[in-house]
Amino acid sequence: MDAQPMDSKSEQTKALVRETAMAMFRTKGYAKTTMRGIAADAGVSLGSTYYYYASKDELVLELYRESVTEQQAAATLALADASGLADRLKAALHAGIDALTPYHSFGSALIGSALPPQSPLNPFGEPSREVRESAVGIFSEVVEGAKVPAFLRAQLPELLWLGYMGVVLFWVYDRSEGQRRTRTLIDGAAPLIAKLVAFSRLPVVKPLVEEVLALKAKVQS
Amino acid sequence: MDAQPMDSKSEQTKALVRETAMAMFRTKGYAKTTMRGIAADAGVSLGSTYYYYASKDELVLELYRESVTEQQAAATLALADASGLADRLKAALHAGIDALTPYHSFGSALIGSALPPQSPLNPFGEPSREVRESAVGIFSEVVEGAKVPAFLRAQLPELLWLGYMGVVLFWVYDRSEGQRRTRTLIDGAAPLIAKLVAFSRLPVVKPLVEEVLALKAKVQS
DNA sequence: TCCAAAAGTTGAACGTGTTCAAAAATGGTG
DNA sequence: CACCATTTTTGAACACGTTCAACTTTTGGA
Repeated sequence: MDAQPMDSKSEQTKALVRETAMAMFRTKGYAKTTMRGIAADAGVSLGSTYYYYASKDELVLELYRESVTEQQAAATLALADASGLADRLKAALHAGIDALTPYHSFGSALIGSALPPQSPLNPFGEPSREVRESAVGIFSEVVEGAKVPAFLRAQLPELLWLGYMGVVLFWVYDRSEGQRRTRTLIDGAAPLIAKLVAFSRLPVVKPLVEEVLALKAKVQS
Repeated sequence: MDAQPMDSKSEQTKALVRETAMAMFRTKGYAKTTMRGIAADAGVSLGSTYYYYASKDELVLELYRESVTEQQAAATLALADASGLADRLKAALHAGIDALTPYHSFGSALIGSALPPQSPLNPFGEPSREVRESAVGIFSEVVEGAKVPAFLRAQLPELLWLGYMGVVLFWVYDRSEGQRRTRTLIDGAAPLIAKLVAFSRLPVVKPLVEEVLALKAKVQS
């Protein structure tokens, strides 16, 4: 009689496993969260957790999804009152890192699972395409509100996302308190990139940028 | 009565384990090479392999070392008859990827072990400092034989090495036949970087490059 | 030559992620 | 209700990397 589609029993169990795992990941980190631990905490058998999630990594992918959603929300919010490419880029990058911060302790372990090409977590792979496209979408928002030469406009969001991936990699390695160095990097790199974009119309720079775009297209095929 | 310093028995065993492991890594890949397999093939017990190598990763580090040595040799050779920054850079990068090629099949799995910050394989970490410094040395060679503005000269090798790490990351993901796309990237990026270096004296570009250098210094501390 | 300390060797044992055949619960059909 | 196919659940079992206490061999000085 519910208007809402009632979760089937099995969907409830799946959600229970997922939430238990998320909580455990957040409190104990990646390595100390074991499949047996998740099963025990969720009150189901080890086999059942594997019935719903084929691997530990697939559970981490859920965490990844959640974090990207948070990143998007935070970035959209921050973009509302930021104008100019430098500031907008800075806002988006800081928002992204903000959303990631709770996971820094086990981001280290995570990256081992996230980077192998065939991993479902691999940011460049097929399984995470949807998530990746939303992430690129954030940088489309960044670009939309800023002055960007036309010949660069279409490609820029993807390039910025790639740069963001670099920032995330840096962040994972960043052992300074509160990841201060990553913040420094963002604050320094954002205006630099903005300047580069602004200069990209100038006669000396434009051919260079065009070559970069051509190379990007060529390398992708 | 040997003039050569005779290997002690234990050094021989260590070498035996190492060579067995290297062969096994090369033929079966990372994942299918097990510590038990190495021990069996080498004719020693499982415990003994752990007496000489504290972990599987430490054995992979040996492979890493070997490959860097090969890279250096190949690069030095290739640099002998290459002049101009673009060509020299191209030569060094291709030589590096050449040396890496036999490992592409399990480079994928490798990266999972290599990137976590605390891993001995992490290219930015302390355990691999020596190896890293030789690698940066290759790019010092590249720079020495080319015309580079003075204000950039000291920092450039490290920046190029960083770029090379990016190329390696790209190569790991590169699923095209014979990693064609990586070769395309090298051929396209090398002249671009050379141009950028050449232009770095010009009034518009110089402040940008100087800012990049300043940011690099700031971020590293 | 002897013996204690050091170096080297061993295989059982632990905890892990993952697999799987079998058992149990569920849902629809006659 | 009775029957059967499908979905869900279970825990034992596997292979793995790693640890460790016990054992054996080598070393070097008295």
